[in-house]
Amino acid sequence: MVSIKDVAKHAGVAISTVSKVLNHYPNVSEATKRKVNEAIKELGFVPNAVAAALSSKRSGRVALLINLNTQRQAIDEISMRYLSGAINRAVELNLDVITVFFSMIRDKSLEEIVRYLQSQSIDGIIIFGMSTKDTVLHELVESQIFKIVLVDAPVINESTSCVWVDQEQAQYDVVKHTIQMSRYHYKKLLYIAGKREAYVTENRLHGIERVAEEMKLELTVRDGDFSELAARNITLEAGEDADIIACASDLMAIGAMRALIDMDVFHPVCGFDGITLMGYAGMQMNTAKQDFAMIAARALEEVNRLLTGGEGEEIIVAHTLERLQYLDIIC
Amino acid sequence: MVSIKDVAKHAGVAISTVSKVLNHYPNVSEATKRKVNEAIKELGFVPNAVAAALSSKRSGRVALLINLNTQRQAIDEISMRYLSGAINRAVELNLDVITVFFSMIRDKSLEEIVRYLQSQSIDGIIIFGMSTKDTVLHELVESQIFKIVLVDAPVINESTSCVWVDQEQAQYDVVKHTIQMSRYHYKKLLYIAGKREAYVTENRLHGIERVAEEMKLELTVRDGDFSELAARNITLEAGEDADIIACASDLMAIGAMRALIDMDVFHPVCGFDGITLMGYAGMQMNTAKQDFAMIAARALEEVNRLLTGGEGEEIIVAHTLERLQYLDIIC
DNA sequence: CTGTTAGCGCGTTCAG
DNA sequence: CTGAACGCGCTAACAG
Repeated sequence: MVSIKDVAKHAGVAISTVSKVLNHYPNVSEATKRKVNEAIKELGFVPNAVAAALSSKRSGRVALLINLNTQRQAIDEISMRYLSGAINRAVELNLDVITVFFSMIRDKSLEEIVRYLQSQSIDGIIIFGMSTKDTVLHELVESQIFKIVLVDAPVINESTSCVWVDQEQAQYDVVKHTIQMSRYHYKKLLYIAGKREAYVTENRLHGIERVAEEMKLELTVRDGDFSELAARNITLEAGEDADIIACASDLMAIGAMRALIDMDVFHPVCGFDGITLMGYAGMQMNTAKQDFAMIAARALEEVNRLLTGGEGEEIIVAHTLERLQYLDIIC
Repeated sequence: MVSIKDVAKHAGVAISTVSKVLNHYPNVSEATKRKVNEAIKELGFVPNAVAAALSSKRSGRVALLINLNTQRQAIDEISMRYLSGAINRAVELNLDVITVFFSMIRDKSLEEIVRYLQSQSIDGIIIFGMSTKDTVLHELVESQIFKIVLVDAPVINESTSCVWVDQEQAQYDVVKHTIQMSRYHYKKLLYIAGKREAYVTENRLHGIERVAEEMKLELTVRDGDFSELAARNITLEAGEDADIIACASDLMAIGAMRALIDMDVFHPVCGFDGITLMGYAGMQMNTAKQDFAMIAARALEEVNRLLTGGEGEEIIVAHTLERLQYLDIIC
């Protein structure tokens, strides 16, 4: 392995000088900078990230903490898009990422988690889908030991940012749009909400309430728990009585729609997320699409900003309205 | 941060002694070993993986090289299962993993890739879905600079293992099973094959040929390229003439089945992979299911074996036959 | 502006 | 069986 020492020798300068040009220090003359860069190119030198991390105490390593929910199976898609969005941006920002699943740190104390992360020289974390019930994660955020970006959870402090789409507006938009697409005059709206401990749930509820009020709809809210099966059962039980069904996730929307099909009644259904799966389910419905890869990329930029001295802030990203069909997907 | 030095002081021994018990060296007395372990527990010491890697030149870091194919969208599921299977086993084996997408190393020379990996102190690699056309990756394998495990590619050498399911047998099984489930006497079998550059394609073809011969079927092979759309078009064109259609992937099977539905004809279709998506597609068909998470976990064990001195070998894992329905999935 | 020096936290001889 | 000493590749004061 060619090291910084070789480069120094080859360029006829001191080791520290090489280090300085590598890290873009200001006080290096153009001449030596050029000499060093040539040597680097000639030797094909690539700085050893591990050594740099050890030496500088600042690693540029960030952990992607993701809640891989094995119960909601099809949700693989969302996790994967988060991951690929984050990882791709990471190479652009020259950060290292490691992926950690919630399952690995569940049942661990704050101390254990902190030490694990520190043993990995991690100084930034992105947490995807933290809920109000994840108390240890909240402690982690409050401890401010790491720079943290929360996706879909609205907590902020000096070293914590959050990024998410405007859930309230998105939920409002998709329902309103669904209603306006039809000329029929709807009266009863059944809303199948997500898990109560999810931060997004509350926000989406506000969106639903706003649209119901504005359009003079009789609103019924049921807890679907983000579960497809629960949504299905709720629909079997209360779906006939509604004119339109809105769901807090695409998966629940699929469950609801399947139930309607079994009941042989038709009501418009709308979802939330915009997963590709929807196109395969063979059903037409509106959804509020979130660009998961983009959100993750944005989160990475944000953690990078925090790592370079920025303060925590809230970042809202845009959603779009979608209506996917099978042929749209494969073509 | 509590370091090995603190532990040594706390236990009243030398630093190197602590290091020895950490790395399970033989020549440490039980008494001091106990003392040290107590100190470790009391201080909550976790060894710094970065420093250890730097010092020992052996990092225990493995790169997960995955071919995230953005064209075949729904394939997210497969990648995610590979990833989670690998990452979960990694923590058990005390290895660090980093995820690298093919897209990051495409257009790079062997040298550049090697240096990148070395700059990350990586010494083991798992490559998911290398094809015959990935020449740089082949060079990487042949260079034997790293310990490599290939998933779904049958290359072996002293420092390279491969793990995959018996594609030939799986393809044989699923088709045979599909035929035997029905009493109808099939004559014409249309097989929609995968990308020719994929190693699995050839193997699956052998399976198809074997079953065709054995059951006296007239076999037509068309290249579907693992593309849903291509499978759809092939079926639209040649599907009516066949009695049964076998596809080299679930996605293609969905494409074929959708085409049949549009054509308003019915022929049994069978797929390959066993992705959950199938259950949502609202179609009943057999498939050869691969347990991606298990395969990835197995690959990680194998790379660990290689890293600890083992020699390359071939590992065949089992497949199962599945027939998923929507309700099976959500219940 | 450049070079010297002292670590970062740990693994590893090699004396004792 | 134990401990002092050196070095992994690099960064960061501090001198010059």
